[in-house]
Amino acid sequence: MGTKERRARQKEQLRRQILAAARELFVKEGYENVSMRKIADKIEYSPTTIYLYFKDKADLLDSACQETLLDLLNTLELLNRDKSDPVETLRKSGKTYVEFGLKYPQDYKLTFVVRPQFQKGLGLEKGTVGERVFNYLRAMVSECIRQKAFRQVDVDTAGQALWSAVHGVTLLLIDFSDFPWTEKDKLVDTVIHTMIEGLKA
Amino acid sequence: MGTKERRARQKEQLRRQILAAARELFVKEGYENVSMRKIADKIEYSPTTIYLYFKDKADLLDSACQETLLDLLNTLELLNRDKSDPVETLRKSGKTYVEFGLKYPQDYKLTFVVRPQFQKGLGLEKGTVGERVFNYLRAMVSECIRQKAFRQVDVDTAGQALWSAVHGVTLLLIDFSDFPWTEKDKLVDTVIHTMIEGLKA
DNA sequence: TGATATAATTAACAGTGTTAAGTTAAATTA
DNA sequence: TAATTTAACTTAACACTGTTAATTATATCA
Repeated sequence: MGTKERRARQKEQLRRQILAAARELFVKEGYENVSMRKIADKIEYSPTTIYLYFKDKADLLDSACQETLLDLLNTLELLNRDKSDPVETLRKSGKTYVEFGLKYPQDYKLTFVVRPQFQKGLGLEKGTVGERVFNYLRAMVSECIRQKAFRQVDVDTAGQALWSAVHGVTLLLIDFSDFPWTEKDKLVDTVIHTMIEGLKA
Repeated sequence: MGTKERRARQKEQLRRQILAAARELFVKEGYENVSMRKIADKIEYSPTTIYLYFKDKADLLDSACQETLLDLLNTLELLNRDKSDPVETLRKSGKTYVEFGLKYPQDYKLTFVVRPQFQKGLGLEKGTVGERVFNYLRAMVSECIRQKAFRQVDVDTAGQALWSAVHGVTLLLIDFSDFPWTEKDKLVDTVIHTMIEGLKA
């Protein structure tokens, strides 16, 4: 009597199908320029069907961003195995963070720029993936201080400052891709290196 | 026979009135949540009248943003009078930059996030206000190096790195306004201070 | 088969930016 | 002053938007 399970599976499959179509369109055309009707066209369902699987358009965006964040978190956590040199791990993490953003620029902007604009209050509260990413960063900073590699600074403040810097350089490189930057890698390395040196002093 | 001049003056006055109303609404309610009809209501004209003075809604926001960018530039250049302590001037400029972004978040995001996405190549090219802001930053960094307050770093790279940092913290504070930041001023000061210290070392 | 629950659709609402056509008021000319 | 031209503004409409309520189709169970 697995009919119930089968139906649940089919429901789940359609949900993923909708989400995949939405993400693809969001990334390609931008959140504002994608209508529910366009998504519906793509999956060959009526627009209102989407509402049986997602609360509204923002919820759709939210779900797509959650996926992106999980990807980022997995990528980052692969680096954190070795705790012997926390400063070097922090540097590598920063580099990885930026490169993730540059590899999936549209996804990055959706998650860290577009979503907070449309879904105030979501993304970093307790239990979310965003919070886990931030906790990961804070743990690293904490380890740097514990090992006296950094001076005695407030962990939260330092973590948020570091995040600001990598977030900033990521967005500038994405948004002003044709600006005559000194050189992409040099700029990214300088941002990370300068922040780390500043926390040592 | 100054009737032509008077009419031109009246036209200019209405243009400013529209722009003022639009800016006020954009800042208060957010660009997406302001309709042409709302702006028209505010100035007690029909919605279509706006199109006699501005190409479209984006042009309206664009004009508003240009104004505020000029404001920023003026504010910044007032700080640059005293060249005796370039590091302190740089710190103050960074602070002013961030506070400007937080005061006009919609304008800031349009200029530095939204516009480059839809109009590649605009915003920082020759002659724009954006370029002048960036040149201002580079001149300060140059002065810091010349006076041996900073170590011998590439001026462009250092300037762009500094910009990244202030840009990042500005956007994070705008976009995640309800995130439990350690404390707004402390965070901003830490970002700027850390970058400056990192450039000294 | 017929009843029931679930899935998907149609029609509609109130809103959006924007355009073309029409109207009113003012300035210019005869 | 009266007719005509010109500028300023409005009305009506189009093709969209996100979203809801009511309705139809479909699949499962007795």
